[in-house]
Amino acid sequence: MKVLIVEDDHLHRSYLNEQVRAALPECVAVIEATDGIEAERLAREHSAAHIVMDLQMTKRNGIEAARTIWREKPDRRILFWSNYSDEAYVRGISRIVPNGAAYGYVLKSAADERLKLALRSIFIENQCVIDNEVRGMQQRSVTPNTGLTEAEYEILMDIALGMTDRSIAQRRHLSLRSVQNRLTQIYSKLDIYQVTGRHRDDGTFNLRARAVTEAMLRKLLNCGALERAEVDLKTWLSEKG
Amino acid sequence: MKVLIVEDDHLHRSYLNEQVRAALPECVAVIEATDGIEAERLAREHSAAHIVMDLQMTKRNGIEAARTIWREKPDRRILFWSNYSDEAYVRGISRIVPNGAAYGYVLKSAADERLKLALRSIFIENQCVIDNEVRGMQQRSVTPNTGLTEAEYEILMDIALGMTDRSIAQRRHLSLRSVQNRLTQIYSKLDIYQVTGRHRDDGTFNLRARAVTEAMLRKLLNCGALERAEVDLKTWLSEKG
DNA sequence: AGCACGATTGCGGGTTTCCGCACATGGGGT
DNA sequence: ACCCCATGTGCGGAAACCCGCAATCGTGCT
Repeated sequence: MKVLIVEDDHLHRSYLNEQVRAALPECVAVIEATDGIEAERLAREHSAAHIVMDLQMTKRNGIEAARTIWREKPDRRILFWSNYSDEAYVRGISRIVPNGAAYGYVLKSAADERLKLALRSIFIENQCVIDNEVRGMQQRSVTPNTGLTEAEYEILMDIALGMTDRSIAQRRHLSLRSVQNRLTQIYSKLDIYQVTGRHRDDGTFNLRARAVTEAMLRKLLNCGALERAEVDLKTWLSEKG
Repeated sequence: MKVLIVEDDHLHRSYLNEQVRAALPECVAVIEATDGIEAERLAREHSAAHIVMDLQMTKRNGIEAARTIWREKPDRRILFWSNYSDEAYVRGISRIVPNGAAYGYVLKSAADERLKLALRSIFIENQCVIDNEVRGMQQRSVTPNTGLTEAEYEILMDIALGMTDRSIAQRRHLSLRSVQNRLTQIYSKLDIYQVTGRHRDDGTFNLRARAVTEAMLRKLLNCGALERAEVDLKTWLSEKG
């Protein structure tokens, strides 16, 4: 068994190395990468290795790297090891994990023991391990009247990218009016109307811009998610011609 | 001498503790805080302690904490220890550092030696130490035709918060038209017009939303900056009545 | 089939955004 | 005093945004 560690922080990397060796004595080699690009390369070279990966790296973030890795080999086992359980991360991962693939999500604040357990569960038992805190988030994000549907989330990303209603309609194959309907739903779910506490819309906020801010503050969106969405948008733009 | 360490990551915190003790044998006590709120409280209790602080913490980020700490005692010495040298951080700090206060900015990727040197320079010599990479950023951000002026940056924050032109005008004591002028300047400095590569503005982008995205992607803005701006906005809204 | 309920779409119109044009203001320079 | 240039302002208009209203479509249930 081989393990590929992807983590840009030096301290965390050596800690991970240590933990992997301790938890998996059957592991014969530990490879290290310090950013997403290197990770993709090394994953190709060591196609049998299991992967432990940080989200949030400078050059190419963990989710992007995971996406290309899984695209090339959907049965790779990946353990995500992250500081936060932001909805942006959770949604980002759940939309790229291949059908039936084994993966894990452990927070960096977790105890050594939890990390070790997760390492063994995923890499040996081939079983998913999702941190409780992350699971809770996942639940909350699908409660009706509050959580955004996948379709709404998609549109939210589009306005976060700065697209006009018209181009969103074109991209998502909807009419202009439908896009605007989705927008008003997003506005109401994010409580954009009563941000000031007073009666609705006293004209201090531009709704679409405010929705993006609100989503950021709630960790529904973050910079990494924007970067990913941006590359998707670029490819769409280029194939649209 | 006492030192207060503010850092939410366990590994980094113990590393910092170790380095502080090694670099400053004259230090008689090391206090630790794991988030910005705790930091503000402990800083009040230990009013003589120097501070080493991470930016980017969950509960209250480093810049917010530093702001309140400096507001209460402008001659505190603070060493910021951060992963990145994003323009958002640099601008955020430079607008809160009191006149003549000693502070430092060291990247986490720096060698042990550099950190030790910075610790001694600031806490003993009372001398500013800014990482070269950060200095470079600072320079780039003031080059004309590219870097945003302070006034423009302010307006950029306002649209990132989702404010309308009108409310920005009111807040910044400008006419509607002046706000819009500033906006077009921001758009041109951020190259919003030729994002698609083709001729200007084919209608795929909403300029104000796109400017925010672009700023995020360029690390001119980040979530922490938004949070800070948001509390400022809230106080303005409430005192406006 | 018949019905219900939600999502989609078109229409109309009030508001906001974006910006070209023109004019006032307000310091440096010579 | 004079000019120059950068900034701030007003006007007007094309486009985009936001949304109430009403008709249509689609899917699932009985």
